Amino acid sequence: MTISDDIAAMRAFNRFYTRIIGLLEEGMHHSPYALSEARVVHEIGKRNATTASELCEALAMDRGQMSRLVWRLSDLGLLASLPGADKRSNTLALTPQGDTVYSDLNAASDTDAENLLTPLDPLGRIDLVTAMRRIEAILAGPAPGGTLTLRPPRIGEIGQLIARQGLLYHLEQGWNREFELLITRIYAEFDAAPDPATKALWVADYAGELAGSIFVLPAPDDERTAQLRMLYVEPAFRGLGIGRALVDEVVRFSRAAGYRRIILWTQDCLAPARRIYLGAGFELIEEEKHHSFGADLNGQYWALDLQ
Amino acid sequence: MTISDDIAAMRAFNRFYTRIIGLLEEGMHHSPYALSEARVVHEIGKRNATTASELCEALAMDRGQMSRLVWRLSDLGLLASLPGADKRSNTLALTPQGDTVYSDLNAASDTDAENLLTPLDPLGRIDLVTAMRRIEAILAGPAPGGTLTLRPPRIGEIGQLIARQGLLYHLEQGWNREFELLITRIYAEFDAAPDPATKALWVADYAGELAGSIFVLPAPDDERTAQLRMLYVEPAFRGLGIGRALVDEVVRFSRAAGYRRIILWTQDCLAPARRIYLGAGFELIEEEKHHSFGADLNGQYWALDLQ
DNA sequence: CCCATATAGTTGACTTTAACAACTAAATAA
DNA sequence: TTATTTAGTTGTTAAAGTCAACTATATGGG
Repeated sequence: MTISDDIAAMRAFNRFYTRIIGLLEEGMHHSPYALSEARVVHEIGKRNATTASELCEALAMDRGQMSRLVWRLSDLGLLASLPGADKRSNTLALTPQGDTVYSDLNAASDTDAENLLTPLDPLGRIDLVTAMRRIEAILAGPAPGGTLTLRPPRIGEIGQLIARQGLLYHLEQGWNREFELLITRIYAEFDAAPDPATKALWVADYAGELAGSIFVLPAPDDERTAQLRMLYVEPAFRGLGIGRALVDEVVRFSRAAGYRRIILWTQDCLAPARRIYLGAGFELIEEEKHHSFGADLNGQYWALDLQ
Repeated sequence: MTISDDIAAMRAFNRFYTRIIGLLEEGMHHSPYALSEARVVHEIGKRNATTASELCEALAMDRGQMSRLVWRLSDLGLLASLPGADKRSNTLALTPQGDTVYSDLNAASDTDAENLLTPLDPLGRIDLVTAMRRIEAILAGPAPGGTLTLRPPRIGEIGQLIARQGLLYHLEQGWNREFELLITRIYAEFDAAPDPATKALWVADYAGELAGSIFVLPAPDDERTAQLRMLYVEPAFRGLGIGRALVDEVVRFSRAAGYRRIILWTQDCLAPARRIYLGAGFELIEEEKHHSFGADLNGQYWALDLQ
């Protein structure tokens, strides 16, 4: 996949989706209001109260056009403009009548969207919505105010964790399929490990997107020692403290579960992870060169004593 | 996820992507041609030769408007209209000058798309393009003329197979996480199985989308017997003969690898799979009730003797 | 405090797009 | 043959979009 393939794919999608958006604006066309009027009513309704320039910004419209639209909608009785704190601008809000129109427009748009969704099977719907959210997340970047939740994995997410890390470390570190095989086995082992009270896996959910993961289980041959494994954070969600939150959660859980010590194995080429372990109080115990995943690596054992 | 959540997510994406499309039309705005003219030139260029009514259909434009656009572009020397076989219509094609304009417009659009893509990391680009193709595939349905390729898995795809089947059988059969755990182990075992000449895994690639999968490896305790496992076809790609193609490939491979017999285990609730096995000559050997994955199941052993 | 500059909104002039309807000519089906 | 469709043209009108000039207010240095 070169960048020009990506460009071609993106442009193909734009052409395709332009038509879909056309379909979804059908409902608006059947309302007694013009498309631009409907868009303005919708935007004000969504924001509750706003100003004309905010609308211009949000809808990418000309100021002059917006001015006339606001007047027309005021004449129709759909919106009221009160003088704002800033005397240059007016605060715009929908009248009760405007609220009704807003609801009607919403209902029409919902119907249009529903018409596209109903022919799909449940998996198709999930896939569609997931893909849409993914595109938004990628193009808009992670919303700064998003909520981070650490939660158990949902069905299908173990496979996703394997897929994402296999691909990620292949791209970032050049590791081959040997690594994907290894982690498939590691996740299978985790799931098969006996006592649910001494093991746990968390998925980092940032604003609804899978942003990272980690798990902990008893070390082989030593049930007083916990083993932290498979810490990873999606590139798009790095720098938000998600890795740190995951490690902290493991430490908290391990303490509560009665472990005396946490150990982990990592590679020295994974610098950001190392910084997180250091920050959480882990100490480097041992290093060992090895050849794995098609690369020459420097494996590191880290440990944290829990008092 | 109820349908109204899906509707809300879809409408949020539409609003979001409307703005992205706006950004991507920037380049066209900076050309000396109006947006509608540019779209017509682009469409003719893409199709090489066409008629006005085809353009109306493709671009969702009014016939009258199209008529005038064609005249204007002819006057500008960008396109030539030759009388077609049907004397009511003209065959429209770009002149050499029109071709130049077409290239320029394409270059401008490419630049716009590139500006959105370059800030992304490689994984983000892959994810974006994957998500876009997924949306197209879901909303447009599988292209009838798509090519089916059976190929080895790429990096990250084993995880995807686990994720997809875990989710799919949860939705279709109500199976719980026990099943996802089982298949994680099964794929790990496959990868760990020794001789690459006696085992193989195929991904069904339909028009670039992952549409299904299957694998075969030696049966435990009997190296003359092959075990067919994990046949699955994505719901969106069913009815295209993909399941049959996968099973046929396994039979072909098993014969060539010197196996005497192929066995498989399935559940009687998976009716479409059973029909494929029957069609390929498999015979039901044994049935056995069991409780697995949170459901009461009727397991079936099937076998095919290879002469 | 004043002043240069920026911002919010209005208005006029103009172009482009969009939507409808009436029309001609050729093709097609009964 | 005739009625009906289909392809395209032309006229008319409304709406949308673009540009620039203008007023009123806000803001950030000196």
